[in-house]
Amino acid sequence: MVRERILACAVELFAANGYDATSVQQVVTRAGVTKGALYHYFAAKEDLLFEIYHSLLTDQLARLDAIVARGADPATTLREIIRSLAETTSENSRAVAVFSREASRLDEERWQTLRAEWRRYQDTVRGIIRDAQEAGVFAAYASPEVISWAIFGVNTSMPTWFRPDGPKKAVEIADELADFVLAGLRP
Amino acid sequence: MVRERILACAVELFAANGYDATSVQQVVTRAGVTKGALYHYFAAKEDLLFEIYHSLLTDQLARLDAIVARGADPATTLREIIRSLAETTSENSRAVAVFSREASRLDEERWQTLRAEWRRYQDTVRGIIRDAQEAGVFAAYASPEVISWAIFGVNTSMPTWFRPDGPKKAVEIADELADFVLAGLRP
DNA sequence: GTGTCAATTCCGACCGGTCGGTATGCCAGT
DNA sequence: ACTGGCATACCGACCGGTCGGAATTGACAC
Repeated sequence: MVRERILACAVELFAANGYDATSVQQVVTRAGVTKGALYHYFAAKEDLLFEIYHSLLTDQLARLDAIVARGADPATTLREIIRSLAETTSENSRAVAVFSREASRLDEERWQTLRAEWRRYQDTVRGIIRDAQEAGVFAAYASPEVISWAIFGVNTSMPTWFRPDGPKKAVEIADELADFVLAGLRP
Repeated sequence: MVRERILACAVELFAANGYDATSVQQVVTRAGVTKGALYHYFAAKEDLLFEIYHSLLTDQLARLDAIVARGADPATTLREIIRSLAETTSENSRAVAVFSREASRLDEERWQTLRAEWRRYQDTVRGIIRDAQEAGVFAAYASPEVISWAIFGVNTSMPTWFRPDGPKKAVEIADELADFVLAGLRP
């Protein structure tokens, strides 16, 4: 309970003010505990960042695997992936904002762990696009790398412009993006 | 001369270690001067960030205006804009990385100034897409907002994956992206 | 060419304050 | 009696920024 509250407050503060600009004292004050409690559950401030990233990536990878496991055609699969990204991003917008901004703040070991997870996500998406292109189901105006970066780029930038109370819901944006991407992939 | 050297070193260090994690002392040490010199040219550490952003945005806006002034058809104009973005991003990759990461580190006044410049860039691109969509020259699978974010997203994420010594030059990536985007906009 | 003086450019010691992290111990539950 | 779950008090390091003054430069008179 305390552990979760500390993490939740850390996400909010890191998203609002940045990792370095947020002091451990601010985190524990907002969580209603003291530094003793924080350092009881976490060995270092960096572990807060790591946990935030790790749980986000774990969640996204689980969704991705579930989508791929359904074995639908490439267009449907890609649309589902884009939807899944938009959903997790809109639900965890602060964590995604922290993730895209403070990516290199971790030490080498922790960073490599997360990088491997993120790589798996990338490679899966690219594999789907590449296979479909080679099968002639998708057009190949652009490489899987550039296409995937266009998709990921929209998502990482979402926290800067997406407003949950705005006119468009996350899933609508996702479908717009999917329509556009799939139009660009139509043979 | 000294001023420029300080700025150049600041960009490198901010890109490598982040704004907050970089001390003024590190900047001046790398530049081969002392803190007195830095605070002779800049009123505060924040001004280093502001100058980095401002010169980058000024450059990009000038290129954008030049492209629009040529008055070519929407597809050509959009391709030129994408090329221009990829070029400036690859040439100033560290500055772009800092820009996308430390965007909210400035105080309100300086931030508003830059935000207005960036808004002008966004609105110009969106206007081109919207006008062409309304004229039936571009398809409207997605809104100008989502399409422009796809374009900008690729650029802001470029510093994380683009390697100048890699197999693809920046202009090739730009053309790939332009081909893909224009395919998605074909009526 | 040379001396003069003022402005510009820069030095580096120093300051108040904050930071991440630690040492110690209280206390409720078992 | 012992342990997990915290609070409190504190530390050394370091930070952004200041300040008095030392060099360096440039304009101008002679």
